[in-house]
Amino acid sequence: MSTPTKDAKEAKDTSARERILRAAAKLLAESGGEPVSTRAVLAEAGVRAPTLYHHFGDKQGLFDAVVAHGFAQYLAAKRELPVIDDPLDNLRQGWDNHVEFGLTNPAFYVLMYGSARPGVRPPAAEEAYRLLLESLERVARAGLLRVPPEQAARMAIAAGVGVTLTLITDPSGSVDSDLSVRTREAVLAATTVQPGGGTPESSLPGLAISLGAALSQDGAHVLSPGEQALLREWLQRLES
Amino acid sequence: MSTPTKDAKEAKDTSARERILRAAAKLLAESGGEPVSTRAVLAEAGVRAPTLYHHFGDKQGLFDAVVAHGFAQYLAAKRELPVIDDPLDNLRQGWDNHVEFGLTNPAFYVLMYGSARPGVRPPAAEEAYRLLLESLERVARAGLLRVPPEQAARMAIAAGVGVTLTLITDPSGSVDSDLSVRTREAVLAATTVQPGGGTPESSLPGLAISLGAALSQDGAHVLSPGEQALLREWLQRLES
DNA sequence: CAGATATATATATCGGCGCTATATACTTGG
DNA sequence: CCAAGTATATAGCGCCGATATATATATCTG
Repeated sequence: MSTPTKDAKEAKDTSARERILRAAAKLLAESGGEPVSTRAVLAEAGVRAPTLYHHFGDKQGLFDAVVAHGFAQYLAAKRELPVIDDPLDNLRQGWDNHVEFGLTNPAFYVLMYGSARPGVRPPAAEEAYRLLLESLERVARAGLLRVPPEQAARMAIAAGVGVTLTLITDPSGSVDSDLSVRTREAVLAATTVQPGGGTPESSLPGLAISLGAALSQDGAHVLSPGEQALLREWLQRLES
Repeated sequence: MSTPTKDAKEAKDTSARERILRAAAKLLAESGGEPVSTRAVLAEAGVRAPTLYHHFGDKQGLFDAVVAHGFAQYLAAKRELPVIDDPLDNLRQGWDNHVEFGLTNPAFYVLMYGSARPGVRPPAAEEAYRLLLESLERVARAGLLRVPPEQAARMAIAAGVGVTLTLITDPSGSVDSDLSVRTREAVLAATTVQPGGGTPESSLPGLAISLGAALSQDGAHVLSPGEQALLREWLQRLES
């Protein structure tokens, strides 16, 4: 009937497909990494098995759709952000967004990148790769890339995935949150030409990292231990 | 038929525990990433369910044991290799071994690093981390490390895991096999002092000057005015 | 050696899982 | 109004991880 006022079943006005998606996303987010059963999703969505398999084919198809949905939202939010002119800072922002997305949605993220069946990658991961490639081509057009964009993209994806999975697996590493920043800068140093010509790093974070490294290597006898400790704290703040 | 001529049950002379381990390892290697059921392992090992659960507790315990076993073999083989004097080349060899192990035993590897339940890591992964830390401490003793060993270890593990998972997931990337080498060198460049890499700009005074300049350009809003003033004083002292 | 104790394995089964064959309601174009 | 296509429900299959119970085997002790 065209009269949609059927509140007997609570939320019948939303389509079954969408209710299933939402239920799966909710349970996935709450699961804390444990697998989520189709039956739990069915109960949460108030629907029977054939409905799920009619709309999504199988369990993998359902979770692919969930991941794609969440990832699309993440991309949409990302597009809201102010555009950064400097293509390198643009890359940095992309990296940080990627890692933050993984830490905010660990279950999604592990589905996308962790449980690696050989040869198969979720469409959402392909989309992420494509976007990174675009950013890198902009860097290349600015003459700041020193390897082919595909090569830089693969390296950035590999390192970013590794960092994010490591941070998900070992939350204690989140305290050492500059694991992400340090690895990011290492990848940038290896694939891009940093502004300032021959100088390896001239961005503020890069310089902070380099100076901290030089401090570790060279005793810096002109600063007292207390001064060094405070200096390191500030440098760490400048690294992001 | 009381004569214990081995023909009847084929391999009754090996312990049930070992037969289960071998069966699980075999099926896991042949599975191509698909999950392996305990029942298949039981059939392959010629044993009933309670035997498995008596020896390994549960399915996860079994596969933990399998991974630990395979990893121990890998470590044993590694120790057979000639020791490399140069601590940096030693690190390189460790990285390459790690990646090769992952590509040779993708199912093992994904169990160890891929399916990341938050907060839990297989003992084999801990062992790998410990070994890397030892190598890095040797590098530090040679004065070639410019970050704390734990920091370098986390970064190397994260990048190495990311590279290996990427290569497992996308075999086409194996053709571009220097993804591993490039990332390896990027990590080394960021964490170690490369021979001949001491460009004048990366000296401590040079970095102090550059950072002071960058501080003037970029507002550095993460530091209060007082902190900035004190930082400038220290940088000036470091410039000599 | 006899019994006691601990270890190892088997029988039988439970409840949950992913998935589907079949049947029924709901929508829609003619 | 009917026929055809779409969406959902009933019921159940076959596999899974795990276990309660019972039995066999090894080990220890007196």
